[in-house]
Amino acid sequence: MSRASEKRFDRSFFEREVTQVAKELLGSYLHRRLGEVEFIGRIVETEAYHQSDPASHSFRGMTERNKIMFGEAGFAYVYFTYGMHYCANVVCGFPGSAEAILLRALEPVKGLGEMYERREKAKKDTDLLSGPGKLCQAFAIGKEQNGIDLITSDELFLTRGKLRTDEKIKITSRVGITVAVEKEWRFFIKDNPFVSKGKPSG
DNA sequence: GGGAAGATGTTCT
DNA sequence: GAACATCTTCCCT
Repeated sequence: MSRASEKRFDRSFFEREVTQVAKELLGSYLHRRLGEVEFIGRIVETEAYHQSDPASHSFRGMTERNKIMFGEAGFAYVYFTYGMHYCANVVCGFPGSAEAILLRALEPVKGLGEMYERREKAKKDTDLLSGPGKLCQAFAIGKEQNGIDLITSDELFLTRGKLRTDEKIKITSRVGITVAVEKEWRFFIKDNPFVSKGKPSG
């Protein structure tokens, strides 16, 4: 615990409509502490998931895997997919509502050297965090981090940040899903080079 | 530079 | 046994 509760979010920030939170999360910072090392990334791309949404893990009800989503807002929901990738989510809404925001891409801010060590494949800064699986690898986020409270933890937490005046929010349909593709619940910063290349950004 | 397909393990039906 | 909120590699232009 260092520096006076700096710019952490209140839990109530996440106890709102998930699409609204997903949009306002753009420009904020994700911090990861691994012993001496600290990673910081600026959130540039998010996706909202809702219980009434067939593309969401919570759509079919609570299971052992997704029970974090049904809990209190502000917690991290980390899951494993495609046999080799983790994805990091932030739980939203009130307990029982099962809403979450998938962090799709970050802009590297601090700890770039360590990120390159963890991601040997990365050649450019834009390769480090431009995708949900990538950012988890670079930040060393895995199932150990599932269920961390992002409001109070010093290991993994969020702080407030703002968009620059020249940055615009772009809204499109989501990436990598096969149902409910018509819902436009993906939010990212327009023209930011660190956004993942899921779809044309129009 | 861009599109297509393979890799790989956990979870749910 | 099938599906999966993905990344990387390979091959083509």
